[in-house]
Amino acid sequence: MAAVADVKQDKLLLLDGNSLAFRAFFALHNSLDRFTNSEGLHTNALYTFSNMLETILAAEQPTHMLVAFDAGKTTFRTQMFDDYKGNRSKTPSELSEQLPYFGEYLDALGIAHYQLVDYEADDIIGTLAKEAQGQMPVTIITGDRDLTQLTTANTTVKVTVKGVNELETYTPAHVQEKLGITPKQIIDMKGLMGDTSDNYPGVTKVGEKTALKLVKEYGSIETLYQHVAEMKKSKLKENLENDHEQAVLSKKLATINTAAPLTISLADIKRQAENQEKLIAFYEAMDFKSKLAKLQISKSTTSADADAAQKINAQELVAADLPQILKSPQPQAFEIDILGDNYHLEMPIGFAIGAADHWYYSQDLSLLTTPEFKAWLANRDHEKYVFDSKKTEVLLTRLGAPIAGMTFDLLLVSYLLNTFDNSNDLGVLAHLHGYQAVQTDLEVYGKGTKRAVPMDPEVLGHHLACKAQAIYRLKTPLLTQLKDNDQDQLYDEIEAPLALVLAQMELNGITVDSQRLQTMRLDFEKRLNDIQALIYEDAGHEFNINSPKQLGTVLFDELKLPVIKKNKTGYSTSVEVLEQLQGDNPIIDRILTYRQISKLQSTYITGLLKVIHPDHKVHTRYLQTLTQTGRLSSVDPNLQNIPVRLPEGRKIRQAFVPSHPDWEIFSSDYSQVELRVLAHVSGDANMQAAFKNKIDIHANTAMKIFHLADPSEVTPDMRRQAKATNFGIVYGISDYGLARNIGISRTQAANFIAAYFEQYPDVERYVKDIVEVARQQGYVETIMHRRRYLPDIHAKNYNLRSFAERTAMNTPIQGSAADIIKVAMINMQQRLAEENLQAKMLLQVHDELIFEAPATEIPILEKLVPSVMDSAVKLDVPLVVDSAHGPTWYDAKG
DNA sequence: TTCATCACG
DNA sequence: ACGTACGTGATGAAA
Repeated sequence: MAAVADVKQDKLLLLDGNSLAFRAFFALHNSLDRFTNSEGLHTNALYTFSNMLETILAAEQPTHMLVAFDAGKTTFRTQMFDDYKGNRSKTPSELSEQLPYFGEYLDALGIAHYQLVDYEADDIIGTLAKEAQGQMPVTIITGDRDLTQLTTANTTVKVTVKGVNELETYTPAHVQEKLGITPKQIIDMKGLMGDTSDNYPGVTKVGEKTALKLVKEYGSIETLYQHVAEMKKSKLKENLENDHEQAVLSKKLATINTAAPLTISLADIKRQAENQEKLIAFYEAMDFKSKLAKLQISKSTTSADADAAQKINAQELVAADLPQILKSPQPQAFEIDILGDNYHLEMPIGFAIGAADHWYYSQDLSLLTTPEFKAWLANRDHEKYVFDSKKTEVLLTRLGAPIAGMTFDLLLVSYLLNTFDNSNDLGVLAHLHGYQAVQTDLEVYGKGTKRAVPMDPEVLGHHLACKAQAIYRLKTPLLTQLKDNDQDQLYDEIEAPLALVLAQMELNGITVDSQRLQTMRLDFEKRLNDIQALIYEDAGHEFNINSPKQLGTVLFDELKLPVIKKNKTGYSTSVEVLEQLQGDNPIIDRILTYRQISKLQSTYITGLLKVIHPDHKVHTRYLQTLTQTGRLSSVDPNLQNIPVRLPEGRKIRQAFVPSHPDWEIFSSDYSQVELRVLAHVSGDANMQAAFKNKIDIHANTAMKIFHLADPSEVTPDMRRQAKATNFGIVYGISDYGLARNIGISRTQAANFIAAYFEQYPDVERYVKDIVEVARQQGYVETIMHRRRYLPDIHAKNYNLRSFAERTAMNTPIQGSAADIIKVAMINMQQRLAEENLQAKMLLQVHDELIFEAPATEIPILEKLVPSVMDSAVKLDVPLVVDSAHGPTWYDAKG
């Protein structure tokens, strides 16, 4: 079985078992209850660990491998220091009950695991990594940053960052770049700063910042103490002197022992072959159905075996079957697939239909346009259960066989239940809901350049049939959950009807004047050439201005401009940085202009020209099940980020025109909808009064935070800063963030916020309460009961937790605003039909709706659209809508 | 594929 | 002592 090792370069992979098991456990801490086997054993850590391991093995392909575990609570470190790891809370019983099974699992995979009395996993890893130096490259994977001290030219340490999916790779260079010290010096740093999680003290009042400074200056703790007497008198010096012993002890504790008395060596940890039987037994014992299924699928080499595993009663649909199937009054599941994402361009590759346990599939699209199938599709009394009603609607409309009566959409329901699992792959979602009898599209069609329709029509047919069956079988359980969550109205009255409205908007598209774009393209091309020549002159040579790397070299190495900010690949050359360099050198202004034009040219001129259809229109796709807040997003092309703020870019909008002569573009937008939602949900009387009395909300805020007595004292700049503060509140403010955004000191920002909360006390109460709500129930809700789960609200990691807290504040606001405009869109479409108007709703840009209409209908829209929008929902404050119109989108902006 | 950058609300 | 605004998508460069 050593054959594998012979053909491949040797490579050692060392895993920190305890640390990864902890990570794995807490990654799915929230769904603890969903992961238990038939005997009540929790399996979440095992499951996540298994997923991690699969990813890691695929990526690393080691020839030698070991997973190291801690042996017990006492080690040589606890002998040195009683309280080592003394404040660690007890391992949760739900995790410790899983630990014994890790070994069993690794055995089945043919991977070595090891623990050693009196030593920690770190020491085992350190010792083996040392043994491997000069023999083979080593990769260490852990959740514990302390192991980065083992980094060498031969040893890479990868540390889990976000949850378990992302790894940060530490090489000596990366350590140097991040901390400014060598890997070996990490123990000196730890010695000085101590470690709260391992509970050793370090030197009083010395944290990471100070520790790093000292290590950079002196090199090591030992040298530092040789020179401590020479330091000038300070609190720091005093603390260093007092805590000398502690520092030395802490350094010892932080040092990984690379000479542990192991009873194994490299030769013992070659990877062995998987033991399929053991693996199956393990998956069965743990109830890992999806992993079992995958094993079966990967085992079966012929399609016949795969079909047998799927156990579905499916057959190819022939015309003669149609009357029999379509006459049934029972609801049918209907699934139609394309290979890619763009259902406006691609043709379907096949479809499936059926109910209960009779399934039919076909690649013959002409069946769909037979009179009987068309009649069945168009009849809303024949209920259809689908996955992605918008896609289905667009595809069938394009085929000339419009569909009605889609009463269940698995994709939409799944998204409403949990925005986090927002895959568009039916198989993935079905698995998440515990339904295994269907493969993912990725598995059947492949990905990237290998993506293709399966050669065997039966394989495709069965996959389609399995998908239809999954839709059918998941309907009842998911609708029950929806009802339990009090989200059935959100689905029935908002998302389901909205999908059809969006389908019409997408199908309609918006006309683009490509002549206009071509003219702009030539103009931009000339200007880019001119500026480019000047920039080359300034730099003294040619280079790629679009390359941040090359640009950084020119500005900071060659022209010696001051470095303002760095990022992980080198110098930052972002707008913020360049603006601070303005005046230093004429090249800066030229680069800023070049950047601006080149952005417009690539993304909005050539980018847009590429996606114009033969009907002279662009047909975006609105993603209805993507965002975490309930907003839509727009792709292919994105029509929600067409330039508007700068005059130059704004002209792009002149290319968006009506599809008929004598028509106009009409646009209406909500004024400050998010702040109004905040006034509503917080119940703040002052903020509500401002909106009810039509007071300029930003000026109102300015008066308070600048302590002014009269509105006339508010300067435009004060208003600008107040506006930023209002936004800050909506985003889940911090003084630092506000300070950075409007360029004031952090203390001043803190004062603004304090004054803000004084003026709007119930807003302060709201932000506090909503975070508490998130902690208590694990999710937050919008006014229409849209949910966002926030598992990180309990995270130990400050960053993750803070982020969750900010989103807890922001999501109900942004999400409720999204709810409101969605209701408005549904009502709007309805009213346009009722009033027999030719006007078409074309676009939604979060708080605005864009239409095209005959010029004669503009006066009607000017009344109708705002009235529909401002009455979409009833809030405690009025909703205000502004409108504008003109011959192009550019002109339809107030 | 990932990163940096920049367009929008 | 931490490291910070919320939500998106497209592009070109570089790996």
